[in-house]
Amino acid sequence: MIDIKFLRENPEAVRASQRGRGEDESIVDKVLALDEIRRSAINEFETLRAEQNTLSKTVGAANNKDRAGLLESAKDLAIRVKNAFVKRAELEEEMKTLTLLFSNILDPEAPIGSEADFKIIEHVGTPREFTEFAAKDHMELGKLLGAIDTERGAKVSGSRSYYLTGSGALLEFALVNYAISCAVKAGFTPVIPPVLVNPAAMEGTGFLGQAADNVYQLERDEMYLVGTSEVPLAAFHMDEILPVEKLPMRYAGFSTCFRREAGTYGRDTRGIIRVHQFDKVEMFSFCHPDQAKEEHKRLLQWEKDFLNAMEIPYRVIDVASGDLGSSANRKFDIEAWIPTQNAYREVTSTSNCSEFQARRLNIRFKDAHGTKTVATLNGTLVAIPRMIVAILENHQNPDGTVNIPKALQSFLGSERFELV
RNA sequence: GGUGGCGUGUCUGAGCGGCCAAAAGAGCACGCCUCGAAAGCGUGUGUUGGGGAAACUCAACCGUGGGUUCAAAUCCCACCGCCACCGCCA
Repeated sequence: MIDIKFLRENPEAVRASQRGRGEDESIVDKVLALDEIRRSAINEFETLRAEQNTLSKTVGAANNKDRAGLLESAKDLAIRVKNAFVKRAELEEEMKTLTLLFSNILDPEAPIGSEADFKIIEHVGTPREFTEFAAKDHMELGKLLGAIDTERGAKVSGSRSYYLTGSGALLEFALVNYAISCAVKAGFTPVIPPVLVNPAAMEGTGFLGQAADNVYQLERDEMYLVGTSEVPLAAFHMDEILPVEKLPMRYAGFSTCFRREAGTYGRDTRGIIRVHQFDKVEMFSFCHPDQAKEEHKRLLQWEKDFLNAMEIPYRVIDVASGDLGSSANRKFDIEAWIPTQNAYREVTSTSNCSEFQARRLNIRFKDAHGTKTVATLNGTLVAIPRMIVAILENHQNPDGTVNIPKALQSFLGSERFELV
């Protein structure tokens, strides 16, 4: 959704953004034209309504003798008011439909282009060379350690399903505990949110637009399973006015995430890189729009801190405009080195949604200049399966055992995962 | 799942067709009083959108959406939510 006032005042900026995203530029003019008509319809309705309010009072105060004549014209006016009301409602509706088509206005610094046109911001750490022995992939290691069971996962729940068992399950708990302890230290409020949400929450966060295919829907109950705790965290303050002195308000949500992964049949079929269900610790921040850019950098830094603590080589990319999703005006992904794929693969991601999401969810703050929309940002602290993949593959030994990163050792009470 | 009750401003709570943006109290802000404070007294105190330099003014909003009416917080219908009791389950 776009802010009409902003569009009226900055049509060129909006056009440029649409162009950068490869989206329809002509809707800018459509909206502007419709806005004119809409505004005059509002005006007409309000004028008639004012007339009616006055007349109604007159009718109420009139004695029986005058009343009959007054009622005649009042009835006539009521019909005109009704018509104006309907017309206005239709135009408002049409306007809303149109404004919802807009994606967030791009950050001018975001690279323009499609998925492949990302910009690499930095590399951290050096990918390990496997010269002494051939690296095993996480599936093989998961079997040797009794950590991951995809065969039984498939038996019970179909493809892209898995069990974490033994050291795999323990590793998840350790990762979550470590992540939450970091988040709490950084001032986040830890949250365990609902993963079952209503249409308003889903729609408000922007997941029923172009991402709708990826969402599990429970039709019988008109509910959705969230693909990320970003949804319930963003909707937490839906329809609220936040105290400006408390911004930024930061939450760290732990939840299960559900993804249909429709249309990805050929991709990442082996292992647990792409699965229908996983757990994740997500950072979410409500902040002043003027601080959103700095907040975005902070979220990225916390993500990097986590990867550093896991002792995994990675790179940070500035995601290109065509791959941003409709809510983000800029997005940084962290990609961990995955030895057996000889590639960097996305493990965490942080988006600046500026006021886009908050506008739909009606989340505002009040300061001396009035009531304004807050900015929202989100970032992954840790998505369990992909982090497990990265840890197993990067820290493996020739015999299939896996060294545990120092940061997790106290949570696991051990320095390495042994074979079963 | 059944029955009954209820959703009003920051909060408590009145209003149950027109004079209601909505009594009263609490809270909050400012002022008086005081050496200072409390108490007391006085004044003010919703949101959104439009017009205006401003004083101000117009419209909308009493859970949400429809309906009846010249006129709806108030009547009718549907939905959502909350509370209580019963049943069922853990």
